[in-house]
Amino acid sequence: MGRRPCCERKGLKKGPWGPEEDEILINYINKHGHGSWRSLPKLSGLSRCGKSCRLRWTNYLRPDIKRGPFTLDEEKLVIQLHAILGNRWAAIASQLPGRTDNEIKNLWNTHLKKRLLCMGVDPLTHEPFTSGGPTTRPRSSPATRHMAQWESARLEAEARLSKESLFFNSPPTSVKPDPDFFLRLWNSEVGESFRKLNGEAKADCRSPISQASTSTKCGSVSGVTIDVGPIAAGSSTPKSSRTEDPIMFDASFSSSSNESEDTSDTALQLLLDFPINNDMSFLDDVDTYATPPQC
DNA sequence: AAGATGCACAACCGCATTGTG
DNA sequence: ACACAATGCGGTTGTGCATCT
Repeated sequence: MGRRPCCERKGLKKGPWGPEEDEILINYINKHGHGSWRSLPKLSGLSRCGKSCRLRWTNYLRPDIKRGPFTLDEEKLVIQLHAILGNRWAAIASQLPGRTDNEIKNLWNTHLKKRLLCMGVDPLTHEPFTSGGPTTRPRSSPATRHMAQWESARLEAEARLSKESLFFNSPPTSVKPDPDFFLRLWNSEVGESFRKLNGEAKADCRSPISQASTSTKCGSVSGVTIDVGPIAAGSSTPKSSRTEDPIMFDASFSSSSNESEDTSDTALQLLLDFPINNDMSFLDDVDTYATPPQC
């Protein structure tokens, strides 16, 4: 199908939103709900395209958005989830209540990616660089090794699922490894235990970035509680109901999912194998790792 | 003081996916 | 089954501010 413009371009405003526009949008949505984004601008009197309105609302104006710097815990979670999910920002964001995919994407591109690079970790694969990699400073902490293990296991799981779905009953066209396998695992009881371990091990320090930008000392802000409870309970409200729902843990997964059993062993092993002290110390101790010139 | 540079983040663009008639 | 509309998503760009030279 051919490409369409998202909206009629004539006379539509672009660029940063002004406070008056924000107010109009908020008032309208509070009153009527957003309904059809495409018709919202006309109905509300805004000279914006619907897409722009949607973006402004979902990334900035929504009342449940948590503003302010990311906590250390959130950053850790983003890194861990990125190791599992890759650049699926929306899926990652669904695990961080109050954070938007855009925000997480920015965090990754401006901070976390660089930090991993500084550590000698490939931000794409989460594997330590080899001698021929972008840096000549391979550093294999338990955390990075574990990230690599996650990735390997994920690939292995995908491959196996693919094979198994072929083996069972699926026609070739429907063979599609479940990319959310690890996310479901993450949200499973096993994952919850894992997260608890993380939670116990954590200190309520803000991230080095946050500290740098706000001059706030460690401990000034208590650690955020990553509430993933509703996910397992099946009562989450993902911002997209149309895409795959990675955060809904399928109850059949832990007990009766044949096709997941083997891979879940591997994954379980990985979850349990994750350093108890949650060795992502590079996040806490950024000075230690920020020494290379390129950092 | 002024220009250069870097950084953070909001916003846009275009493709992908899903819904609907 | 198909075409089209609507929306979601990820990559990229633009802009404003802070810091450096």
